[in-house]
Amino acid sequence: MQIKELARATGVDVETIRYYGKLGLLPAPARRENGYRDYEASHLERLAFIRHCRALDMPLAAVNRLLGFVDAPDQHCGDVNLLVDDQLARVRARLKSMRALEKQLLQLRARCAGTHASQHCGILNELVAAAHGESCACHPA
Amino acid sequence: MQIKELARATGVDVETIRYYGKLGLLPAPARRENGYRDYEASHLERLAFIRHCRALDMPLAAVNRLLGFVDAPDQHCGDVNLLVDDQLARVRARLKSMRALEKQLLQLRARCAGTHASQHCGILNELVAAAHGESCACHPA
DNA sequence: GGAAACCCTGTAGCCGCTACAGTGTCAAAC
DNA sequence: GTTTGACACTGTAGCGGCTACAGGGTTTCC
Repeated sequence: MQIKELARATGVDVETIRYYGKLGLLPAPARRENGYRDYEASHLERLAFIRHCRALDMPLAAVNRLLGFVDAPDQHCGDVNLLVDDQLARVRARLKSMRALEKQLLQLRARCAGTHASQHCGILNELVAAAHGESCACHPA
Repeated sequence: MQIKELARATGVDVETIRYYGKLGLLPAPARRENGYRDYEASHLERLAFIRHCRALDMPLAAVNRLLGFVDAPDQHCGDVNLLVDDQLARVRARLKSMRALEKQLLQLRARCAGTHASQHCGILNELVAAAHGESCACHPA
């Protein structure tokens, strides 16, 4: 299987596949006479696994460790739970800050409706006031 | 004002201040005889402005354009609204995907409670199954 | 035999910092 | 007067996860 076929089959960019190879996430495939990479079904599976983990936004380092467990089926899986818990914690932390951010931006946005000269723009004035340490719509005291 | 004082006054790292200077977000300060940067109150204000925008997670390029409006108070502020709207859209898009992610991770996490050998770990099996294209707890069909 | 589409390697860029290395300056303590 | 420590400077490299080249070779089709 040429790299492009693997790319099409998985929806992963060719360059990204080579990148995973360079990082060692994807084992080095056989090479044809002309030097072209020749992937097997096992590569397709592994790549799909990687992408599924990435869809869950796991860092590649975590994916790599998960792959270690896939490769060593007799090993204890305790760390697998930890990896997922870590990821969950990261996602929740980001959720929290994103929610706060949305609220702040909404309040800021409400400050300016039409278009005026910048000096009368509620948004800019708000941001400048905030820079002076005053309490602002987006970061109330 | 030496760079460290500015850093303390704003809570911004010294290296970050120099970095903003290099990018042109912060105008080049005067230099003392020994070559040390000598910041003014105006720098402090501007830096606080930048950090407030960054707290709203705006990219530095957007912050730079906002600074342009601050510097040109007679200009129309229509683009200010656009910048804030853009940011809001970005934050909402991320919120959406983070919420989906949290759900997926929770469902995945529920698959494995104790510690077993990896080959019987519900999480790993789920991820592998997903890699085969089967419907999975975290990405139901 | 020439164009298009594929393949290769290697390097640089994106973002917003962060962390050095290597050097210079200054103030206070001994 | 010298030593210590904290500060300053420049410049470069690293993080993550790609993405986008440049500069070359190969294969396929007309």
